Amino acid sequence: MQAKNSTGKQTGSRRPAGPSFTETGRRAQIVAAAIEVIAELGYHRASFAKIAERAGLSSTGMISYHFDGRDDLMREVVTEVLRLAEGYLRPRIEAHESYSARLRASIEGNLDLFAEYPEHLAAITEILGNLRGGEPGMVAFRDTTEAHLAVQVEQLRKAQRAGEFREFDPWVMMRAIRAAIDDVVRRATHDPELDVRAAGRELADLFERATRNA
Amino acid sequence: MQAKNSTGKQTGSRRPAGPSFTETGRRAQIVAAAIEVIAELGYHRASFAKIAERAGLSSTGMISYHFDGRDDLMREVVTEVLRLAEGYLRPRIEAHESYSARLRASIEGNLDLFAEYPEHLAAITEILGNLRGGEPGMVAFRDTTEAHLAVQVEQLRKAQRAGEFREFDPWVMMRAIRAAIDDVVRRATHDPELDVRAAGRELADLFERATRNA
Amino acid sequence: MQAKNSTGKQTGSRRPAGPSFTETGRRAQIVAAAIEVIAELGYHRASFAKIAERAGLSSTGMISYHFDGRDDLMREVVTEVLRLAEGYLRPRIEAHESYSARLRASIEGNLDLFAEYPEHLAAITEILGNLRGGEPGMVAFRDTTEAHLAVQVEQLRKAQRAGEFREFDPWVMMRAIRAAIDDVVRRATHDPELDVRAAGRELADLFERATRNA
Amino acid sequence: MQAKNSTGKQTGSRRPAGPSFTETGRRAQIVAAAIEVIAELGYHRASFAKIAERAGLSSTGMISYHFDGRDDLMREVVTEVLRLAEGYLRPRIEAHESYSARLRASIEGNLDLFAEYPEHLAAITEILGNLRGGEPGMVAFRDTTEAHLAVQVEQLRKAQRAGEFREFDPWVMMRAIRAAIDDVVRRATHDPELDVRAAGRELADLFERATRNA
DNA sequence: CATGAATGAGGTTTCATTCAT
DNA sequence: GATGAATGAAACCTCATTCAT
Repeated sequence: MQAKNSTGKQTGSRRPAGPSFTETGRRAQIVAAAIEVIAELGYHRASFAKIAERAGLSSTGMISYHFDGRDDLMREVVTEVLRLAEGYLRPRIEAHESYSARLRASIEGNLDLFAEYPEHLAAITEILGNLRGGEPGMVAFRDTTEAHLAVQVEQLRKAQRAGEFREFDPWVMMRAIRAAIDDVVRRATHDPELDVRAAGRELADLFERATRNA
Repeated sequence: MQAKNSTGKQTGSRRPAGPSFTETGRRAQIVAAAIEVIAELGYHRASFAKIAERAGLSSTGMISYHFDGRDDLMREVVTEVLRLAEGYLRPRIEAHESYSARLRASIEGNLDLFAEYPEHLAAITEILGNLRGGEPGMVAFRDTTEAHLAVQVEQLRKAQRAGEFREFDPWVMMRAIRAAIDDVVRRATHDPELDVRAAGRELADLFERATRNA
Repeated sequence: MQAKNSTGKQTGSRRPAGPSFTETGRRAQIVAAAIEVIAELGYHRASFAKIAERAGLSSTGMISYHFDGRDDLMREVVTEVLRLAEGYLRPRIEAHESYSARLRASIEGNLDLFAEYPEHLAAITEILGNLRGGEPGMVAFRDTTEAHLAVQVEQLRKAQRAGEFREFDPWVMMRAIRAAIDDVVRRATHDPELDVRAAGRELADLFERATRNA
Repeated sequence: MQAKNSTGKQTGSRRPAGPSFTETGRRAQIVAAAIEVIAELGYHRASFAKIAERAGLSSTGMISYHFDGRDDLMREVVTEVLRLAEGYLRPRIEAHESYSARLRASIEGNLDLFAEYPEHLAAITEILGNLRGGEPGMVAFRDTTEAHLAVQVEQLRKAQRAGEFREFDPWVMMRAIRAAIDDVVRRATHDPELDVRAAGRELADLFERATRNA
């Protein structure tokens, strides 16, 4: 009835266990508040107190009631944002045939998504950017992120084998793409002037030149 | 002569005012310890207590005595690292004539520098990556960083005017380069397996293709 | 009809008032769970949350509903254990004629009882051992325990008057016996190696020598 | 420079490490306050807040500053009381030759000590009585207590070999003695009427009859 | 300069209780 | 009866800062 985290320590929110994809209202509300606060103040300044206040809760105890600690809440935030991003990006990417068009759709799509949900992307960027190696309970979680990247790396490899992309280290390329996108997100979060869609087009151009075979 | 920290509270170190480039031994020692701790634990976990411990100081009071708060210490850390980086990179870059060779020297040089001073680069990456907009006292500081970038952006522009580089938004390009390098630094800090010099060559290739005119 | 808990605050369970010996199923279930948890974790660590979990209840509210607070639950636990102990020990003691045989039966019986119901005895030992003077609502309760002891003290006195036991302070003797038994219980609870029946025989021998007249 | 507790977790009071037997003034003062509060309220109710208040400190942070957590403070309390008890009891016990006289001196001495330092004995009884198996950091500590007992058990054994004491399980005997003394302490702590010295003489008589060979 | 002590704020977590459904 | 949600207090701990010595 109680969850154990990766250290085996009994932590246990009193909340009845249930599938994480059917969020109760309160949980979803707390996650939403967390996203706002993280986007605004950053990962480390997003305390339970601030999140509770944003969520209209009278005490931080309520968050501990619904989540098995900070890490659990952060996991939920990332899960939520990944769900949103997947739903948004997948159709936009799959609408294209060529690998190069898909790469462009992916880059521009990410920044279009940011333009529509700036706080969601800011939050996930904050969380993943502050994730460290040693934190138990977040390890399996970082693996998830890694797996996401691996899928895209595989796409790059396929494009190379198909002769559409030239030779390069697909991991380095993928990381560079990801880093460039995240950098725009980070910057745009604090600079409303920045035209993220234009930046997206520029980045798409940049990486098209860096990858194409011709 | 007295700074205000991020809380707006008047704090004022009792340290005799003086030019920042004549570091006393203690200050330098604290900055060195801070670099180690930040590299190891990250920006937010690098508390005065941990830094004092690393520096062999028996109390955190010494740090407050020498620095006008956390921000001031962080500024000093960045200043120190920038000084080191400048001395290391400038000759390596200026050894080349063509803009493309200089760009390559810059990228590979950064990662060579990391290979030699991993903690210094890890620390500055941590600090700048966690810099937020609202913090007074860090604003002028962010401007400094921005100015550094601007210099390099100007180089890109010159290369474009010289016809050596093609058309692209030099700011976006420069940020993408910086983000890619920092990403390698971040990752390598927690993964000793990663071959940073190889990654440097890959990134140099990548951005050469993205910038060259031909 | 409503009790006051130790804070003096009016709390009042909504449970229909009734004689305590006709336990509803739920109450008995909660008491049983409490016994397990107290035996395992100790008096103070036995929170409503842990007890509810053990009882298969989804919320601690149920416990507050059935009991007028923690003290009330604890009272019920002790009452339950005393009932069990009485049923187990009385026949074993009354099977003997001589006072010395009865004393031995009492000591050994207690530890036999522990061997059969380790959690029950561990729980009552924990509760009574952590009972403090000041707690209103537990005062009458401590008196009950005291009365139990007084009955046994009276037996010692009778044995003395009958010339079977020698002169000694019967209260001190009775307390020493009780303390020795409880000590074995406490230790055995956390050390499964300990042979409680052997310890029971040793204690019976010890106190026989200490009490007999010859 | 920082201590590690038994779990290897970095806990670290900022206080400079030093030999525990030369207490600084504040540490000793906190220990004294802790003894008072534990004696009065019991182990679990003795919160840092109450101890700080008693010690005239404005915040609990000060206690965390001087001690590596609650366990560390409790360890120090026990160490202090053991030191006091040793100084008080050793000469009184060693003043006697025969084992039986020494046993009597030990029992009566413990209760004389209680009469003079009621809070000290109440505190140690509370702490040791609430010590559980699972608590890391207190394990080595329980071993210390066990070692203390073992020394006394060895004395019992010697007396048996010398023919002065009869046959019995010395561990069971020693525990019964200890339990009886502690019971008097516990009771007397909340009942000022109780004549502990008289109880001491009674217990000494009791265990003399239980141990002597004749 | 340096130290150790002190402070007060803020962090997460657990607790028993209450309440609407 | 039973549940899940909410509350506010209290717990321990860490932090950056200040200050007397």
